[in-house]
Amino acid sequence: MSQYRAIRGMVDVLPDETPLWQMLEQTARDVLAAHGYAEIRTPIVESTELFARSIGEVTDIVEKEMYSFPDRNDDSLSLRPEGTASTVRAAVQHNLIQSPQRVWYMGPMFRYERPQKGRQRQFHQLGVETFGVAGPEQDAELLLMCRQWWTRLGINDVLTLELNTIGSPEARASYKAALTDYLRDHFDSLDEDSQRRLDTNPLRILDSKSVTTQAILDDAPSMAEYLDEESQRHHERLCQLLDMAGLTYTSNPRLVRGLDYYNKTVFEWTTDKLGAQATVCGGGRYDMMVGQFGGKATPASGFAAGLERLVLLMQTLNLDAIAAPDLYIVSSDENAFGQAMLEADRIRVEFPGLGVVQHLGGGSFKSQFKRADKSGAAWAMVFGAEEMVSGKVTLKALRANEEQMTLSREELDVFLGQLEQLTNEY
RNA sequence: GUGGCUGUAGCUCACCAGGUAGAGCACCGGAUUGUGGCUCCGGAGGUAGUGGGUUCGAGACCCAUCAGCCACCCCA
Repeated sequence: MSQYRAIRGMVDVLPDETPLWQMLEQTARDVLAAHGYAEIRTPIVESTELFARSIGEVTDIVEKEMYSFPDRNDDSLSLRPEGTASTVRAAVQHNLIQSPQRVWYMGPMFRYERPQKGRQRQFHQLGVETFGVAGPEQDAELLLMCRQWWTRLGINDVLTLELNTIGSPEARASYKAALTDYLRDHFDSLDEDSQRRLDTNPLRILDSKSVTTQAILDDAPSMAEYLDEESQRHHERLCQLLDMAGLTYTSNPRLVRGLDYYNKTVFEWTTDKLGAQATVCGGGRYDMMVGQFGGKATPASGFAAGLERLVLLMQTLNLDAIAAPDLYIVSSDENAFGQAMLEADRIRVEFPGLGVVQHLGGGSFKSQFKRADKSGAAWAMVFGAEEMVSGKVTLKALRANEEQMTLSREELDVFLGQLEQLTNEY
């Protein structure tokens, strides 16, 4: 047991797992690039007020989950609990919003919560934010893009899209009042958490897990009755676009997102394979936020995906990625090692697509070959006494059942060229 | 923040009215000395999460603490 451990809720991603992470991230970058989205990088620390204003003063995130601290000026700073606020701040600060923008970011977020499966205190999100398009076609594009990512990752089949609209701020306010009135009449029958939320965030009661509370909700006024006409049209058009694209979704009128800034479209991608933390990606529209941040009123829409949860999901589906070199070079003595090093160096220049690992630390051929096998390399390349004399090199297939061969340098280059082409076909 | 379960070698686990620890896998080495994967043999590795307490004696019992897991809560 080592003297130091990682801070609670903050985990090390070990070399075994990083290939899967890199695959996940690279796939995301590919999909985003294919849709014309550009990366934005913002600081991990912002003023506490920025998050409080955007996420909502009475949300759990702001009330008790932020890593906040005074800096040396006594200004209150916080580690970002999510990425939208920072992105909007940057977009306003640098005037990115004068024309439509499509941006994404990927990185760590921090929330002081009790850790459990799929929930950590430092976790990673891929966030996507778009500015300047008010219509539902922007929401549809985001959702289609998600689906492409899921498909490339091989997890599309185990994800469900839940969709709802929460209307305009005004519609929501009057609905909130109606719901609160109704629930107040049933106050004593509500579960404890919901009683508390009645004052703080009544809409959150809608997705309470309490059975009795849900029963009470069955007769509660519904959001749909209070929806403004524009939100309704927006929602209908979005559904139409999704239908057209063959993107199936579940309408969930009780889906309410936990952050205060949403309006109209809200959605979550969920899975039943991850236990209680079922949401893998969530987002929606937040048309008021840019204006609140002092920018010109600009519609906006986006989502955030939890990378740990996606990794977990892929692992439970036995989807994996491995990083193995193409060539593992072994050598018999100091002289051969030197030659091998130069050759490895040359190969990496001339065949940059190949992964070349040279054995370090000496040892018998036997132990070197063991290493070669464990590295997962496709081929072992041998520099021994014989090769030193002949000027050739020996190649042994470690995965395929092929006979070992000894090649001249010219033959070697032809071979490596073919190997490089083969590995690039993936 | 609340509740339940758990904490023994790198990993998965076992033993034991309480008498100072074992297995499998992994790791290292070897099986007539230039070749891995299979098999066989050998080896290294643990102050039993940490700190107290009960006891002649505790990994086993009690308390605290830390961490993990599961659920609530919350959300990605």
